[in-house]
Amino acid sequence: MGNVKNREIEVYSFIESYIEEFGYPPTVREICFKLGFSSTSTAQYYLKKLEDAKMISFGGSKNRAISLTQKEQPRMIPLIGTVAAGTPIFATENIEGYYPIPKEFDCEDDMFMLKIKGNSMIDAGICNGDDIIVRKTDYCDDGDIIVALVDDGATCKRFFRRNGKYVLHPENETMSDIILDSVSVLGIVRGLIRKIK
Amino acid sequence: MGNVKNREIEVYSFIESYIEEFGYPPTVREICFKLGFSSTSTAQYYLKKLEDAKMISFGGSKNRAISLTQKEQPRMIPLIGTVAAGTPIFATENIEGYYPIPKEFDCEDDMFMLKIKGNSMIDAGICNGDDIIVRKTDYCDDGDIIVALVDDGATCKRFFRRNGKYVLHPENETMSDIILDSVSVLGIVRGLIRKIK
DNA sequence: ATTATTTTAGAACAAACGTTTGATTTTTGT
DNA sequence: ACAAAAATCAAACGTTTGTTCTAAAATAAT
Repeated sequence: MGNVKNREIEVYSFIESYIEEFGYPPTVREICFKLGFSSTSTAQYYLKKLEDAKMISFGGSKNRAISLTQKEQPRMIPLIGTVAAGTPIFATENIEGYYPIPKEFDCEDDMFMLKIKGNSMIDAGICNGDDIIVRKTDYCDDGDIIVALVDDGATCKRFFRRNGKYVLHPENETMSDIILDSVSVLGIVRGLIRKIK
Repeated sequence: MGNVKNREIEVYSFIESYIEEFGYPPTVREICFKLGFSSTSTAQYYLKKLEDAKMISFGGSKNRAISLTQKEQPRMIPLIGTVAAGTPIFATENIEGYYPIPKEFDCEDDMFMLKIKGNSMIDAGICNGDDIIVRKTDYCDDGDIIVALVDDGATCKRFFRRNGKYVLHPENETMSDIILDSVSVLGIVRGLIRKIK
């Protein structure tokens, strides 16, 4: 937090925990009560300071309308179960649930998760049961780990172009490359989440 | 959603997206305006239905005090940087940030994350740079992947007891076991998050 | 000690808001 | 076509609430 003093932090923390508890922000008078102010203008005084510090925004005579500026909740992205041929990836019937991912993935509305079945990418540290985080895209570069639609299912492989053909390379010594004339790319793998045990 | 009809879902969705946008819930009259109601009691009518369906809670004559019952935000757990010897794991100076994890990890206040350095667990699919998700505990079973405090740092290894001693086993053919008379266990690895590229 | 600066109080106002009561319209089931 | 149920409207009431203005303490600076 920037240049904010003790009492300001107390006010901010109260607002934060109030929202956590009730799901909506406190009123000016509730702040007064909790902080021991006997005047609403004292609370207003701190609200203005917190707004100057860009920690909250409020005002406009709207009731109970304090919002925490820095509070961005993590993005939820869909876990895709089976990818039914013909339906768009994000079709409701394909979605098994929503999961949060850290903001480091700088996610737009173009990411999804997919559960890995099999050990074809085990040498890349992608194991059976892992949930991969995928950014939807048509285009990918040589060496990208991608999700492609082959036959009737989605598969995760490393991608290469070779001699005008497309190579889907499993990162597993015991398996051999899939070579195709055309490939339908669902997206590029940007990460994964694993639950152990 | 249970037995809720179209218009009820419209009202609920508006409340949901309003909170998403502004950080606080709408007023009854704002609901009216958006849904095209010309009477506040119509909005009230739907609010009562949504409350009966246990989807929201509201009332008590409090202004702008609608809360979404089912909305549980994902838990944020701390990423531990360096574990300074002597300080408790969760000491503020050890924490580099907070990250969301899915509720499947049924997380209490006893989990943290740790960034993996090195390739000692690569055959277990845990790679350099991965963030492992750890449940804090003193006790662990044979075969658990754990985080232990050795020398002056935290290390991730597979744990065994053998001949009254403790074995920290790297999952990497090129490395050898660490055998100790006593071991300081920080926690058991329950998962990991990887960011690719 | 005196002067700024910061923090808190008091009171009053106007607007925003949730609630209630009762009626009216629309839709549904038979 | 009729009755029952669901959905909507209208208006009024009493609070709750944010804002404002002025002043008084408390604290820090000189």
